[in-house]
Amino acid sequence: MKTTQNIKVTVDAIVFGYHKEDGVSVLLIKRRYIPFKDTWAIPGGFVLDGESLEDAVERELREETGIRINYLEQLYTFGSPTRDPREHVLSVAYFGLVKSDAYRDLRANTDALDAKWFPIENVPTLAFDHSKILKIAIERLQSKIRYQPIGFELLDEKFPFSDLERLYSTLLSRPIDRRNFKKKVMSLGILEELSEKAKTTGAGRPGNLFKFNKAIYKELEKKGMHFEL
Amino acid sequence: MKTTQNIKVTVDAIVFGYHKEDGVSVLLIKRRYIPFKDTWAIPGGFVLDGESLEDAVERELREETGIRINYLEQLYTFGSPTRDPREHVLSVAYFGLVKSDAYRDLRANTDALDAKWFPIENVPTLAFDHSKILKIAIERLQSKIRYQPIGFELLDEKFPFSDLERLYSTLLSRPIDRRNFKKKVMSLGILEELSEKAKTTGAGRPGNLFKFNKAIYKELEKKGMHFEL
DNA sequence: TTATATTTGTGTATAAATTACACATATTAA
DNA sequence: TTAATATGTGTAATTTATACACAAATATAA
Repeated sequence: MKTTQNIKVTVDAIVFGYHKEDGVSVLLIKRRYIPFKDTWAIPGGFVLDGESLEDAVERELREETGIRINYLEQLYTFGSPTRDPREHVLSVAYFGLVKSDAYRDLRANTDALDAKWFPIENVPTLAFDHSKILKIAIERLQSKIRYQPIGFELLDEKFPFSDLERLYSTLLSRPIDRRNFKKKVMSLGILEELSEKAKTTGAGRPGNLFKFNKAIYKELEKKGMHFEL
Repeated sequence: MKTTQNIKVTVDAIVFGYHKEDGVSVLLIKRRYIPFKDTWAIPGGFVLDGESLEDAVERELREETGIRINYLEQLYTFGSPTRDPREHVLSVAYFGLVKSDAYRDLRANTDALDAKWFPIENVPTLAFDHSKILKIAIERLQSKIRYQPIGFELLDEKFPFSDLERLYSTLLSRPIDRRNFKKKVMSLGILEELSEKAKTTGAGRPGNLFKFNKAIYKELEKKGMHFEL
């Protein structure tokens, strides 16, 4: 092949987690090398020759943060030739979600690593064009949660209904009518109500636990069902 | 930078056009070099050092097809290391639309070039993973036309209402109730009804011409309006 | 020139979906 | 034991979506 092209390819992963108290957070790492040494950044790195993009994302996340990712999709490719001050570096950005328990694990041993969760309303200035990438990722999360059942990927396997309600109300930043929301979600037929009750945390009546049934969702989707909240 | 990465970056453009009789068509070129010499393929090529992805797309389209593109957005990035038989080549695919008059121009001097429109129900086997890319692009078109006003980018500047109706009914492959569809579209408030009438082509009552008002759409969008058809 | 075929233009009644709204129940904390 | 807090539940009013048929304007054929 006659081209003498010299463009480097990287992947970056915007990973979101959710916690009742912290709200939606994004996983960032502190850079160890120049440029932008000691600045917070989205985890990622160079793709290896012969490596797929998804493999590269998972490898980099493992190396830099140790997180177990639960959902991954491609977000957007950033190709401006000046986005890296050194040379022409293209970044294929991915969008990932982790379940609540994986979120808590990393939250526990903060300080130990240079990987840390930041609530999305409170993110420091980021390296490269990462603030822009994060903004696009947040918009994607906010819009996609309305027409794809990805919200469940942020909760625990079993969750009280109020967790789901709080997640939606937080992400869409508007109040939600409990009765109407539950009616709508349950009418989709993709949530199982378990007989267990949530362990109480503080005052208030404990709620029943629910579980997202992905198999049923896939079935209904094939039959043309349209998820929308 | 210490990496010795050797991955090449290309862009590909899936360009759709629309014509009352042909339906939705995609622009393909016949390859002049190996591999896949003389096979139909999606237009595209290598990004130059220091060139942005959008510039690369527009340059390649100009060089290979001469088409004037009307709407362009990034579709997806294909990074499987085996998608090109020679080496690791990543492709950032874009999705483009041309207005009906540009469609007709190219349609007129077919045979002259090795660029040609193919109705999407009747596309030959394509080079590389281009059939897969095209499939994804068609799905994007079909879904996006429902929640973004991109259908107008495929029609002429001024169009009779029936053109819009036919476009939607074709793309969604289901019949549309004329009265209800018109009621819904007009209620969005983004279409101007002109005093002109369409030139008749064959029998039938000539319809009034309409025009999509993008400025008003942008205004309404800012105020939180939600396009959906 | 007249009749026929073709396409556009229009409104109303019915059904379905969305919204607004308040009080009883189960638990913890005081 | 009482107060505070969170969950669980149904109905009426409003809005939105759907189903449906005939008159008007043109081209074409008789």
